Amino acid sequence: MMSGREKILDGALQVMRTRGLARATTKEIARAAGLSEAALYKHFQDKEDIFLCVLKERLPPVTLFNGGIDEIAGTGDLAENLRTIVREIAHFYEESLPIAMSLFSDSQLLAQHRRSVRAKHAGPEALIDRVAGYLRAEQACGKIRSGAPIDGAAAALVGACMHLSFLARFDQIGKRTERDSTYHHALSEVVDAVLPGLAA
Amino acid sequence: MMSGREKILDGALQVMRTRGLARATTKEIARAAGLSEAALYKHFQDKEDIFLCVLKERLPPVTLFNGGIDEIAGTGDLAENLRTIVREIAHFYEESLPIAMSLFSDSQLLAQHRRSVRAKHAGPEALIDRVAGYLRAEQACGKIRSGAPIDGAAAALVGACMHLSFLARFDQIGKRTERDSTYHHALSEVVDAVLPGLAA
DNA sequence: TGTACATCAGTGAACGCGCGTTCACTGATGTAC
DNA sequence: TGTACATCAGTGAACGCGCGTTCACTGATGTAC
Repeated sequence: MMSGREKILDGALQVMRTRGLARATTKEIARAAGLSEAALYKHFQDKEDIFLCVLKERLPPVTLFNGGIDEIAGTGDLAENLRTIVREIAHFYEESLPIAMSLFSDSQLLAQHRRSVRAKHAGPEALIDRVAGYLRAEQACGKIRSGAPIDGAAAALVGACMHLSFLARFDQIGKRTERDSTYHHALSEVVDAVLPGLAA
Repeated sequence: MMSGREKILDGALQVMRTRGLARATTKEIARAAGLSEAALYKHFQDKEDIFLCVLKERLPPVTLFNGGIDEIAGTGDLAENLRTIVREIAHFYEESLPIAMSLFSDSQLLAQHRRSVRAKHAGPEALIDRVAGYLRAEQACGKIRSGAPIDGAAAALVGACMHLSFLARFDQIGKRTERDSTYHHALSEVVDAVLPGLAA
């Protein structure tokens, strides 16, 4: 059986996803959780506390392949690996970007979240760092030439994924349809754009 | 003398920038505009109307170089041109991204804005299209090889600018300091990462 | 020119509603003896 | 085993506050005659 706390976090996440942070009222959250509004305060200090816990415990971690991304280095084809990584990053943003963006509607909540995230020595730049780390590992294997613009390539790959994800959300594309193939094609071409600058 | 309507739009923009969309109440907007709350309703139908008008009339247009970006094609050095363009895109996002992102906190407001923007046959993908258009113009001039991943490169350039802008805002970097040089350096390296895939 | 009226940006005060939060209470479960 | 008490997730109802919005009104400006 699911604990009340879990039900509340799941409910809050669902409301945030469908209605947006601004419409995530205590009433809506309680309804989605199947509990009374008063029950929220048995598990959380206040509404902001609920949001911060959702961000901490329900958003996907920034790990790629459970942190084993560097182990891919040296194996297989560089282009193919990058295509896989890019798909993973896009998937990450599809889940986290809308909520991450909505934090910018409340500077106080954003500041609280930043403090919480920085306390764990984490942050949104971790994704770029991880990709750059992978590229350096491939470089050590001789699959990327020395002097290649590693950081620029990482920023380009991650940034393009974020931007494409942003565009999809702006038009509220939640489901995968024919649009999906053009989406994957766009991601693939981003890899094409960056590869020549890396290749040994 | 500035009209009441202008004062209200400026005030609303200022509050949205400093406190965030969620804290942009009628009271705060009126205070920033130097008018009474009641005065807001002489010029706008309701609060949502104010926001939509701010988005329409106060956010920078997605034009690059006043639309004359294609005229740059064929002149000067491709790398240098791209560095200039990238700086311009980053500047655009610095001004518009925080507000654009905060729209995702209210799915209804986002939908309204999307309708308003689509009615003008505009949208956030226009920036990528414009950069891709420029690259194609350079291609026509022979400075980019045929078959180059134009769309991928455009997505990489624009996406990286957006992402770097996002990172800066996450840490609430509003002012330009030493951070600025690393910021410009990061942008420059994104160009480095994309150039080899384009060069003729 | 003076007078009567229309228009309109603006105000202070009030309105009602929905929000986040608290209160007193219940019922189930665990535990000491 | 039965009894008395503690704990705790949960509820319905109420609370006060701040929000968006409206109201009756004012004062300045324009305009017809």
